[in-house]
Amino acid sequence: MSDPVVRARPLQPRAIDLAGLNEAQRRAVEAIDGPVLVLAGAGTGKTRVLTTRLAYILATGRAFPPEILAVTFTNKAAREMRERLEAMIGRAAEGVWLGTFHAIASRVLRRHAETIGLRPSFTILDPDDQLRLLKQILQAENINERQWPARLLLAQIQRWKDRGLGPEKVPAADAGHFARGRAISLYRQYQERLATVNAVDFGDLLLHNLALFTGNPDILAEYQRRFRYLLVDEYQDTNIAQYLWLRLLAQQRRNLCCVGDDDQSIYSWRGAEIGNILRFEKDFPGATIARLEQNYRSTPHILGAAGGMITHNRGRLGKTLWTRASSGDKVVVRPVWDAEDEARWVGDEIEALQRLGHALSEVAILVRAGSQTREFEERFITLALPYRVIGGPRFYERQEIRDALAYLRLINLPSDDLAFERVVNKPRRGIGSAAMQELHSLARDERLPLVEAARGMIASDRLRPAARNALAAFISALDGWRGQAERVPHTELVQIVLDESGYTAMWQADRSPDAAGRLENLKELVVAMAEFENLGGFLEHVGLVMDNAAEAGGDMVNLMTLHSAKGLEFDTVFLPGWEDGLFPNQRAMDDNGLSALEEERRLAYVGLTRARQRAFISFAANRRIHGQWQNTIRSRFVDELPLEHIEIVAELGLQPASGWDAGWAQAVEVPPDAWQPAAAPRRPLLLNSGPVPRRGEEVRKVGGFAVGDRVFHQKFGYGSITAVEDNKLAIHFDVAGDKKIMDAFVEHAA
DNA sequence: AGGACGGCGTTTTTT
DNA sequence: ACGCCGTCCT
Repeated sequence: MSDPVVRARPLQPRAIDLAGLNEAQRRAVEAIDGPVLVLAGAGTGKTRVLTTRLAYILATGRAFPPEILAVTFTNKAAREMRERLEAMIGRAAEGVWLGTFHAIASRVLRRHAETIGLRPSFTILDPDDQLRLLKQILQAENINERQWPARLLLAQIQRWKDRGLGPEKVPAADAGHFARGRAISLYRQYQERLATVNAVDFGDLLLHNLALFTGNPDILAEYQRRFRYLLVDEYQDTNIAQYLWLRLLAQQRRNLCCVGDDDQSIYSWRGAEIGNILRFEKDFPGATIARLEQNYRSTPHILGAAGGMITHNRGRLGKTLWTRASSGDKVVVRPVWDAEDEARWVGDEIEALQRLGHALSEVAILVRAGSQTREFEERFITLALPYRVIGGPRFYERQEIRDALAYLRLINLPSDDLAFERVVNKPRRGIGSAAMQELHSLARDERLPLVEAARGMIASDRLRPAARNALAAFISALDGWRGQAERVPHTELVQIVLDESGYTAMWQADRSPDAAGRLENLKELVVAMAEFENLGGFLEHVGLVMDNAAEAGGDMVNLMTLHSAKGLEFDTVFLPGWEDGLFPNQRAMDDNGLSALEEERRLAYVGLTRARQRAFISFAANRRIHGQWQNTIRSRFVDELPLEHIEIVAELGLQPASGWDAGWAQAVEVPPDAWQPAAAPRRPLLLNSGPVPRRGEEVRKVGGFAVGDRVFHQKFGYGSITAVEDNKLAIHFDVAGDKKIMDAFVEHAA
């Protein structure tokens, strides 16, 4: 990978205007040299500071673009930063090393792959491949996968990698219980297997970087010299490996600027070390600390509620957010009977907002656990309220996409054994486990990639004729595609491959309801590929970018977990399920005690601070957990909300008899029949706007439904009407098959 | 080679 | 209660 040549006359960015920044922001931008920690509270203009700072460094001529390293966690964050940077200084930003930890680490690794025993063409494994590899190792070691599941071992290995520990560095005392202490040796074998197939997993990208730098001082020195300035986003999310990596790179020049918020550290369970940010001043003595506390997002009540709650955490660096915004509504706290009741209430509130002209896309429901979304989905379907669930399986994680990618990988790089294994019998070609075992043993004996071993196998008579012929056909098809890869554009190649391999036909023949969706996704893949020049470029991209395909678009209510809401903001936020056990989550606390409780509290803080105008918190008296009904008590977080910032809107009879302290006794009690959605009565606007029909009525008004009409349903998608009986429709959905649906729940397809 | 059955796990997720 | 995965049986 070549760097952009440093031009003799670099594009000069125009002067950067710092006048629009507040005092603290400006300090964060102007403190260029030496270590800097920017403590950026929620909604305090963090991204703005980051990008302005970067532009400022360039504009003041302190460094050329290729001398700046800016790292983020997600591709989305990197993309946003690049966009804002370009908006600010245009092409003058070209050549900055801006990307995710993993993308940057991968770039470094490809340059020096040989130094640590890899070829530059190494593949990056997806979690599926990792698991498959581990299963093979467990099998070979005669370890019962029932007793010792591979995914447990994988989790353990990942935790070691998060801490920067290769198999040789894991202390024997850390071996744990897995397979009676054999985990370290299994880890070693896993790394060996990866090396032989020239592959790395995500954790390795960082781990190999560390090995590269510590084992080759000259290479480390090159990067230390190159990167004059380092910027890190979301520093509270870094794990130990990332911390060590940054420390190595920054050691020489010490121009490391980390931006983060200890109050928003919610990823300890995947290796993030809140200690990294808490320790910053110790790690980098003499550091400048800039606290961004002026909030530009939320109302004082929302900030007051969130701020009051988070003070219950110990070991914070301590920030108090404030705003110039005027008061707004208090945070609504709502006891409900059960999840169904909760969903009904949320739905009513949203409809009230909708009638007042609020956009649905500005409403979010943030849940602790994915399973909570179901009640809301069901309610919204009944109300015909459009919604989207964010954070489902990502595009490149879908089975059919990974299968297609495996075909492409195999064409691109015949020695990609993992890809070979994935598709050799998909669709079924009669190459079963017996044949594969033979193939594996030949490959191992002869130290050949599976494709080559297969050629030998075809020439021999080690296989049954049927299997041998099937294998021969597969190999010759592969050869054919590889030949075509050089002649036809890659977008065309996929289609040929999917067609000729029988892969498309496999899904076409599939009767299950999601088969049509999978075929759609495959078409989507072709579109995605068109954005790249060639197959190699595309595969490099998907190795690292497991992005969700367009999640935006359409005026819909957003439904997601608190974790995936981090970094987002909405006018209106609903926070359901604030019950002890669910939130704070009992499992988390079982695993991690007090520190888990604090992390749960930070999660609550993240949730509240997503709201610009309105926040609604609810908790149910009863909830079904794993099919069992449980009586629940409200979350302690509810009681930590300062009373002056909340308004309790309870139906009579929903207050638990005990535990209702003095503050709660003041709860506004509204008799059930006088009960109204809280948002509605406060808005006189509604009186002038006249009656607004409900969605169902609108639809009905448009005209009745007739057999043959094309319709759309919120959950089942598009379909055609096969029968009409009063207001009941029989519909054959393209994807979901035949259903009987009330006409109010579908609309005519556009 | 494909379907039926039983057992297990069931917080959060990016790269 | 439910869905997914692996195994076993046909």
